[in-house]
Amino acid sequence: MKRIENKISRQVTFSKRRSGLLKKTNEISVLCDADVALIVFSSNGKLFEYSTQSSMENILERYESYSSAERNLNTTYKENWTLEYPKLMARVELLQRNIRHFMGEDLDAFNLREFQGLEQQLDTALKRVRSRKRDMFCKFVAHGEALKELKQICDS
Amino acid sequence: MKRIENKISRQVTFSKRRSGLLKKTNEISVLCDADVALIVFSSNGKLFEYSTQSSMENILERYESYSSAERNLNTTYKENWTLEYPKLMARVELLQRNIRHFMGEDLDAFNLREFQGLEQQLDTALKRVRSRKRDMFCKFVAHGEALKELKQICDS
DNA sequence: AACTATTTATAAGA
DNA sequence: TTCTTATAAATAGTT
Repeated sequence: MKRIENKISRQVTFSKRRSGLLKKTNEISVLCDADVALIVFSSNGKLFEYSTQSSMENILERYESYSSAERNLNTTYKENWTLEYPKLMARVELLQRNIRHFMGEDLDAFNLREFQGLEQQLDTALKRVRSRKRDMFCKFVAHGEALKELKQICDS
Repeated sequence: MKRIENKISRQVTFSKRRSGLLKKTNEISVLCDADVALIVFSSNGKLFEYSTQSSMENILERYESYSSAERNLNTTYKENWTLEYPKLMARVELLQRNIRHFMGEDLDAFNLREFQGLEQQLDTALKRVRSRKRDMFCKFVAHGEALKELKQICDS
């Protein structure tokens, strides 16, 4: 599959598929009770957007809060240096807020959906940590090492 | 068209339609040379996202600049902030490392004790979040509000 | 996850 | 852009 080279048919296809995509987006949100945001820029640079009952703003905000932690991690050192001071400051505050949420604090402004999302993130993390701990355990046991440390953990 | 009440078939439909939607999203972007961003939160609060070659950040940024004219920030702050800048950078990196740990990532250097500590922190946080979520339910019930939302959470 | 009957999307032409 | 229609694709229901 590749770009339609003929400009006219590309525009026609875009128009048709855009309405199809919007329809599908609406359907999944209604049938499956999902929150969806769709942003489309045509090759001419025109913006089309769709979002479910929660406004676009809400969904993007939710997206930020859900994934900002992950996205912040992908920002390289070099990129950070190019940020201007207030932006860096804002990043620090965002990261701090993220951490408070990960600690189960500062949740007053959360709605049910946000609680649900955070719960799932924490649950996933906890499973990972427990799995890693178990791995380390087994490795130690296999080598007959660190028995003291092992004992401490078992006691606690 | 309305919400599928049966939880199982709602999840199955969600899964099927989600992949269909992603496919369509990808197709329109390739065929018609469009920039598309799709954000989906399932009713259980899980995030799915898709974006074309331009990253999600790029598209959201482009969206922001389209939808809000307030792009003008003060540029008069550029006075002697360079002194504090490295400190702030160090802080950002520390916070990022913390967040990775909270997400159950970047744990290679952890020893058993550190695993134990993190596990406990996550466990505490998870309990808090679940408790807060429960509180919010009860408040809704007391007010006879948001029954639909309540029901979907109870289902999941 | 796989099958299939049915519905739906869409490309091409007008 | 909208309409038509033949064909291709998506999906609901089922196993």
